[in-house]
Amino acid sequence: MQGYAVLSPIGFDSFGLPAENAAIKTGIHPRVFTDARIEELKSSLRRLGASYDWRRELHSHDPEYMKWNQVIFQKFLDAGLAYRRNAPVNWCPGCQTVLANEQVLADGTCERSGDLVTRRDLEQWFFRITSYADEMLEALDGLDWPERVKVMQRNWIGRSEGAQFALPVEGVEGAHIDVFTTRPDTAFGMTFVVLAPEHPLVVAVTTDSQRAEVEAFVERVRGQSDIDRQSSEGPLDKRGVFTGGYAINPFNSTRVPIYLADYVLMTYGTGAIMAVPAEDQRDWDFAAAYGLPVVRTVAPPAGWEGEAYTGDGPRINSQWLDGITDTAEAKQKAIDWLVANRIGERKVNYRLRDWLLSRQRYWGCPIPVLHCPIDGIVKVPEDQLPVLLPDDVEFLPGGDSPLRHHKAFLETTCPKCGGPAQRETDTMDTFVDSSWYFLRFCDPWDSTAPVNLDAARRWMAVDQYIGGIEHAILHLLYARFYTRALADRGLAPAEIREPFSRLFTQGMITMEGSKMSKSKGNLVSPEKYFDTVGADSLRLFHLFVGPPGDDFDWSEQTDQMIEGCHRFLGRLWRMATVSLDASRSLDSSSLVERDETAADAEIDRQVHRLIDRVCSDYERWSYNTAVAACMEMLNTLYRYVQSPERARTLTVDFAVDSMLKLLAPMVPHVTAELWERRHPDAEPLHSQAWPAADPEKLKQDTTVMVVQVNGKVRDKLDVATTIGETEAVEVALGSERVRAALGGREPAKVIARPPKLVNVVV
RNA sequence: GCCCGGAUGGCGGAACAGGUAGACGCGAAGGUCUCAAACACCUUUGACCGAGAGGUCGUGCGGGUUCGAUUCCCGCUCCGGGCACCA
Repeated sequence: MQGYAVLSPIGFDSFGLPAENAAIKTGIHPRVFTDARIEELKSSLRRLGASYDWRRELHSHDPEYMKWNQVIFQKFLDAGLAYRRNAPVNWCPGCQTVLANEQVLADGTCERSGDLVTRRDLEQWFFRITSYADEMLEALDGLDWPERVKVMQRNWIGRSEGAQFALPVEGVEGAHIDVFTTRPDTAFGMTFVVLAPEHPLVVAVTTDSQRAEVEAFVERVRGQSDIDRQSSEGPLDKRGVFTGGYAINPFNSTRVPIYLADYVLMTYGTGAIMAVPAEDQRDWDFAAAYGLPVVRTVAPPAGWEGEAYTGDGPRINSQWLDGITDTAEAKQKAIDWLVANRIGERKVNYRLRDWLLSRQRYWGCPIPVLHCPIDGIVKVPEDQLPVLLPDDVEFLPGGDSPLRHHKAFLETTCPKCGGPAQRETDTMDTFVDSSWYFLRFCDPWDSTAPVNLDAARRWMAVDQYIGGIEHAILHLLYARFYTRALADRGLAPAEIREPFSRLFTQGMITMEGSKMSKSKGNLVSPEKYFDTVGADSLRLFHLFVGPPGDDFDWSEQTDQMIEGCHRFLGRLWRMATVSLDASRSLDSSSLVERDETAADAEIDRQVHRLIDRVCSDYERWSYNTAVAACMEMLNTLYRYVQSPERARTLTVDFAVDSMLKLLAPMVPHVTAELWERRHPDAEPLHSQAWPAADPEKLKQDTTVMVVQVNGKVRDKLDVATTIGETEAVEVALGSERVRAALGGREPAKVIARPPKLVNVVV
């Protein structure tokens, strides 16, 4: 209605575990199950009147989409962005598959099934998302996204700057321990070193007398869940062990004992840390538990009663750093020294790990490679893509992927050597499917490339993206990675680095505080409302119930609120048809042809104010107040039409037609129907120009001025909007009520903010 | 522990720049229409005191700034979310 070309696409992220779990339970093939559910959903969306461009509809389980998914994977493989390695990974026993780090909640459970995730060493596929860590971190600043989402992404990427350097191991020729630290300036205070239990040097540094103890410790840690390992609970003296070995601190050539501790992670940094108890609280605690010495290298301020001190202060016990107070300067000097002596270097570390994308499940997009005993990992030739999922599969109760037992799928020939080879049976994480769909939407018909560059240049980036806060890290991080990775491979426009310019995180409708889901049985079907009060009443309710960013809990009262929305639409209908059909409360005899009276002009001005208000409410996502404003206008119109003076036809017509246009995006069916009845020969409502308020009519001649005495409202007076300060004070002091409130006292001070307010202070 | 967000009538919420707290809707109460009901329409509805006019209190709690604070500042409580041995 405002003349913009808006692309509002729709698609279905149709791979994933729910369909496969249903297959295991009922024996219905996931494709059959999925297609049926999509049809149901589409039917609801259509009845709801959602205005999508259905021509562009995508399904991620569609062979065409799978093909491009696989083509992209292979391009990433060529570029080294996709790789396979053995790594300790998150295994969800409930889902019978591995998970990405992003899919494990803070409490160590699976974000999907809620099962406790365990660690396994497995050969898995990864995307090198870490190679974009820095760019993705820096680009966050330029995004018009909610700050909390940006904060979450920053935390997740977790950049930390420091140094990495090597410590020779005493008595082991050539062996050295690499450590990463953010505080190289405190290295003179290192009194011990801690390795992760999985560290490759553990065996080498362990002395014979400590071997039994170390082995027992390593064994125990291996059996521990990640939650136990990463929780700060438990006595520290049970969480580490002395190896018997020593390393040399290169800064001052001091011998430092080498310990193991369960909380040192092999997956972060180098898997080894230098411990400086004086300037790190964790190291302090560990030192206290094992009776290790503490050497302060930063003098704490006078009166310091704490333990580790991490602030600024003059360096002590640090030879050539002594006396430097500024931490940044000391760090720089320490790093310079490391570099000059070829011991270490400046280093940036990230919390972000590479994205583990392989899944040991059936209902996903197959990873298009095969394993040849001679040629190793070989891509399935592009002309053979997509690799499809076989249909004749049996779903095993345990959830083991049927692909692993499907001979015809499994057995293939190597395109390189012609010998027998095995197909990869892992499928892709469904987050892969949703990481580039927005680029495909620009031209889903292109049969030559996953993304049509011209179309993508025309539409991308997405001006306004809407999604739930649950995607703050998962989907939104992956999509940002994919957009860059595709752009850098020439598969998407090179200049588009960010997929979503603006982000709005909408709230959820919950029931008894939890997300609605079929498995919980707390779904509310829209169908029953379509059949009774109609789609528009339900739509209006959604907009009216509260700010779109807030959650709303569905309760017994909700039906009554929907009824209220339905009532409003009934009132609108009767008002809009008053000259066409008589109703019980309104009829055409209430309308008269006449010259404009003052009352008519006031209604007219109110309509202009309504237009102004609704426009700005739309702009600021305040749909609930836009609806409220329309309700208020309609109430006013009822009083106007029912008044003894009756109503002027032209005035009512302008008011009603304006309201129909303002409400057209919210309640499209009823407004379009009413428009057609009122204007059978005109263009349809949704082709009409959006209403504009006349600035002249927004001007008010008079306004209500509040008069306060000592900050309390004592009177409200009608005054000219142009009233000056002296006149406002004069009028205020002349008020009967104000004089009564003053009770003869003399005003000590009068604050005038004409024309809105005068405050008399005594 | 750290970092965000929030707390307003019986309920969902409004107050967009420090200036009328409670728009709009739900619920509730009363009325008109009707044989009756439903529908519709009208009125009232933050609490307390008062017959009424009117008054006092009131935006999680305690302070502060200001002529004036739901709004700004300080200190808490509770709720929700994120991060949490990341070296």
